[in-house]
Amino acid sequence: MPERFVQRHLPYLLARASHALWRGFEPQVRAAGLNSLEWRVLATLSDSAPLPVGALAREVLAQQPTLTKVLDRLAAQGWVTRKVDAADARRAHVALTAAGQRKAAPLLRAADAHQQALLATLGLSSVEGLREALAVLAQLDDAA
Amino acid sequence: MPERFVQRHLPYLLARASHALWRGFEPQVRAAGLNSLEWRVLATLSDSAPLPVGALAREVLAQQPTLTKVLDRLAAQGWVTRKVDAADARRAHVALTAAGQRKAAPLLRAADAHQQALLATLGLSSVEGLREALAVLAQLDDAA
DNA sequence: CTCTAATGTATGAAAATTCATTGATCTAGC
DNA sequence: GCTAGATCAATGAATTTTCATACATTAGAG
Repeated sequence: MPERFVQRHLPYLLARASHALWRGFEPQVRAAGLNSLEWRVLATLSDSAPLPVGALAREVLAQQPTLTKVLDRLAAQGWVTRKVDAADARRAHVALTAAGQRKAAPLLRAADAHQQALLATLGLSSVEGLREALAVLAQLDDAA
Repeated sequence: MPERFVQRHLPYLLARASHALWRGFEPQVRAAGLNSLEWRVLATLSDSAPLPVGALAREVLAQQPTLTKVLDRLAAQGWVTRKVDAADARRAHVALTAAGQRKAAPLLRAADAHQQALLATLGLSSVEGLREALAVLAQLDDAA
């Protein structure tokens, strides 16, 4: 066990790893003129049914007012639309437009390529273990 | 393999897990009047030799100008100090003050307790595998 | 030495995020 | 039906972060 706190503390290691992976992919996202949250929104909606703002916020790890403003920007670019729920006028379901799909598509392919490289680095077997552990950890949030 | 992108994409899973762990610990940090970056700075310096601003920025996953401003705030509270390097006047080594150590101490204990709970959730064996995988991933950043 | 390039940190304006709150709509109890 | 409380998203001011650049110092070439 490493002695320094930041090296033995699991949440810190996770944050570090997550940050490292992001840094590896960030250039491609930035080149598309997006920041990390905008990218997560497009990626999430790319293969999802339309989501209400609050649910989408949880999916993309953002707070609701933050997401509202990101959606304003993405809508201004014509990449997402809000559609008021027919049965509940408080809810606004967010979906990708066709232009949004086109915007996301090459990044999604690049992300898959990025992941392939990671799998190669880690070794396929250890990846499945990792995936499982991460799923357990991620669910800690749903519980709360 | 899950079908949805956000569920099969490793970087997204990692971000999700990291976020979930943070949410579990965040209340304690907020109660101490700190945000995530300020907490990482205190935690990092708590058992480290004084670090130049740039190196510390990399440690805490922040950009240098961001860290400079966080350090201004922490210094205003009397929790950190900057000491100009004797041999290179461009470098400013940052260290925790005694007050900073006192500020960090209870949070560090809480963080260890938090980690203990995680280990119990995951099972000790799978944690070691996780730790290893995360170390590999984190190093992808150093390389670049 | 001296000049040029490189390095480390700070700064200022712009952009994004956060916090607290508002406005609108729905639900449940009466 | 009607009202009190709950839920969902938007808003505005304040804080924080980012981007680009400036400033100061050091390293290296000639």
